[in-house]
Amino acid sequence: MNSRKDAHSVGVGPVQSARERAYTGIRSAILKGSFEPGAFVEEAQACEITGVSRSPVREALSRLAAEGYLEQHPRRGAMVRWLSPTELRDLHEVRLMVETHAASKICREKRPIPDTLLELCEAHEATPAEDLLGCVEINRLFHQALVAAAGNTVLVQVFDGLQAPLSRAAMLSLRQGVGKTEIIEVEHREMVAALSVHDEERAVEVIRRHLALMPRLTRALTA
Amino acid sequence: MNSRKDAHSVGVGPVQSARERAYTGIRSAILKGSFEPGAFVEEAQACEITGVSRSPVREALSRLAAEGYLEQHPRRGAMVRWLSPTELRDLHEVRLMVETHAASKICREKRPIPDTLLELCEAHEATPAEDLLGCVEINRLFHQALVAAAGNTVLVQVFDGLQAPLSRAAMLSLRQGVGKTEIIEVEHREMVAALSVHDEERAVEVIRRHLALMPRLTRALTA
DNA sequence: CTCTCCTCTCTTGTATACACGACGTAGACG
DNA sequence: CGTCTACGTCGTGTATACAAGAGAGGAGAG
Repeated sequence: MNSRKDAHSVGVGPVQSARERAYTGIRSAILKGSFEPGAFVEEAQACEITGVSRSPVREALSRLAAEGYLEQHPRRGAMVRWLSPTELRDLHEVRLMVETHAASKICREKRPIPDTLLELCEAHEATPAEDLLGCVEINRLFHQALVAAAGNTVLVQVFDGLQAPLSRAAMLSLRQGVGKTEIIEVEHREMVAALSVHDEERAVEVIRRHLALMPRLTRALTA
Repeated sequence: MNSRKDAHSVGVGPVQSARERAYTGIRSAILKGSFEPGAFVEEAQACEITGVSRSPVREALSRLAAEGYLEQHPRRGAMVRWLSPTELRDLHEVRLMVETHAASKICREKRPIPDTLLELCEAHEATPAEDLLGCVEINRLFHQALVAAAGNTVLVQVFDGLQAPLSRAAMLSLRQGVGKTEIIEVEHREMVAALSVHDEERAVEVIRRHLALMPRLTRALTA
């Protein structure tokens, strides 16, 4: 009758689908740097890593290609994409455009600032500087929440689309030991302050200054 | 049944892969309105339409979902997405942001205006007003070329990502017989003129005015 | 007569087998 | 000795077979 017991015995986990396992497995392998940029991720190889068959693996590869991690060549396979300096610059430019637009909109439309932003500032403060991965994740969530506060779902989607390649760049730069995450938290608070009083000019200026740091962090790795 | 040889005998036929046939087939079916928004595109059904097996069909469905045509529900299938009035408004807002940014950049960086833009204006003029589909396509190409002229590949990608849902809206509104494509061509020429002399303020103003028309065209269909 | 539960069928999710094309290598010829 | 060609192997592209969950419909009980 109740054949659901197996699912419970495994744990709380909702019996992750094979597709999801393949996606997260391959994705983390790429992020960890298991594959050199320019290398081909072979399907059989991905099957071994993730422990599922080729069907879900292929779907995961397609999805990763759509998200900008891979580049699919017909009859050749899926290649780990390079991030050229040009593309990185373009990414940052678009990101700046998106966040600037979000901040302007929030101020102009007198939108309320979600508590999440302040909470993330505090979380950032509470996180030890050594935990670079944690800092990066909090940083990501902060900017995502900022964009979301503008109340435009499409804008958030665009922003999320930028995150995939940018997160790769962040991971790579982290492994090279680029530090200085203290300034970030200070500037985040400054942004919240400006947004809270709906001071458009100042908010945009802070964001400009804040995001101007980023290209320097990720420049080294593309050279 | 041996359609591969046929493809060769046709000559120009680029021996379309099954995946591509599935993608274009399903996509055009959606665009033609063969599926009601909210309806599920069943895989077997899609197989019959496109004449390929479920493997490429599934990949095509995933891709269409990534592009915003469909919404995949686990264990349920792929549903043709609704375009809510809110989402349509958000789409237009982001689109305006992208094109405004492109125009500003072109002017500020004194970028050359590609000949394509003027050629497309002439092509638009040459196209009879009855050929709404042709006009829409030329319009799309014009705006794409405009964004591309800014020289930021990521920005172009974002713009293309917006096109999928917007083109659906355009198709739907066309079938409802919303006309008036003459104004478009005039304003396009105005935009080219402003961009040619790198008059940022005027270019942005024209784009604002031009794109302000669009939400009205597509509003009716969501009500 | 209605509500609930069970079962049956239909659809998706996953695995695997087969086919075709591409690249690398080895052998032969100039 | 170099180059061109032909064959073999490997990897993706496609098709299909199998498994499992979800929804609809019918039967039984209240």
